[in-house]
Amino acid sequence: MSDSTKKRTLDAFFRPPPKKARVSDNNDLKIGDSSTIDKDQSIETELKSLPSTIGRAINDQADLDLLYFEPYIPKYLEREVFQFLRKELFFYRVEYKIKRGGIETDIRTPRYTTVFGVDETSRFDETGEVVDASTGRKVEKDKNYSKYPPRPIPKCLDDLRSSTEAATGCKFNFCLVNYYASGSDSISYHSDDERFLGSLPAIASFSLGAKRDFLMKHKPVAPNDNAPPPAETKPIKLPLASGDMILMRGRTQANWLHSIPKRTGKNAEDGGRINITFRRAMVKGGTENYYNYNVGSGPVYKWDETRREMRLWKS
DNA sequence: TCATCTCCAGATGT
DNA sequence: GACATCTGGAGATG
Repeated sequence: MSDSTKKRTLDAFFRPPPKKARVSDNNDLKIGDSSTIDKDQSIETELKSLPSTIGRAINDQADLDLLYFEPYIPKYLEREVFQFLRKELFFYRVEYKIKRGGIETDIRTPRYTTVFGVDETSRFDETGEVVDASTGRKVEKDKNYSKYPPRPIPKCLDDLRSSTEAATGCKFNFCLVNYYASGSDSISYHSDDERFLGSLPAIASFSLGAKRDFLMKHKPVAPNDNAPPPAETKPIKLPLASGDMILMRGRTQANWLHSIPKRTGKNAEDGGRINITFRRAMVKGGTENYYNYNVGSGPVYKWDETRREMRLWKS
């Protein structure tokens, strides 16, 4: 492979390529046995025409409001986007120590993470500098931005963000990316109900790569003598496939928990899954929080195509 | 400064 | 193997 597209940057991914770089001489862009159409031209066109299906509402339980696109990114594009993102993004694996019964244990957060974006009080100017959203003046030395300078959302992810805004009517300024390398990577039950997202936050969650189960259950409800007992709710299991998108909105985050549980046995080595979430942080504290917990100060990892695993990145 | 709450990975139980 | 529940240190909160 010696063509120019091999050197394409993350930002250039969905940009129209030079006219002469065609799929027929570009191994990177060949996808299985798909048709002979010019992928380079169609990628941008297709991205603008996403989603490829209409969303199905799942709102038949208390406090639950989901919109499920199966898929959002079409079959012929999904693999290519997965491989491209895994290859190009730098990932982090947040590490910390805890003491258990007096014994210090190293915890490696069981997934690779990264994050882009800045909260609603700021934006990026043309050069990528953080400026005040209303005055346009450069934001300097804010404690919330000093530890981890906010980074603009890369072009291809930002195009997906725009598409998602158009499809959902929601606004997003943050993009979190997780990579679950195998069935032993996971995330425990939690809600994305951080205060800095405001009340009733909408979060769009994309799946690429391996199919993984997405579990949801209602938060426990404290008994209340003055109120009638809450309606029964039943847990949900969605086997999220590559290209799928699930929008969680309304009272969902305030009342439901979700997780990606570990998987063993024949499902353990699944080839890896990328999760992209778009959110909207309202205040500067949200920016600091997201960079702190998704970038951190630990080592940097990058996908090694030869070894087919994440490797420590040495600059 | 202290008490309480929340978070979440890992251990344990079914 | 799947998954619910328990545990407990750390950081946030008031």
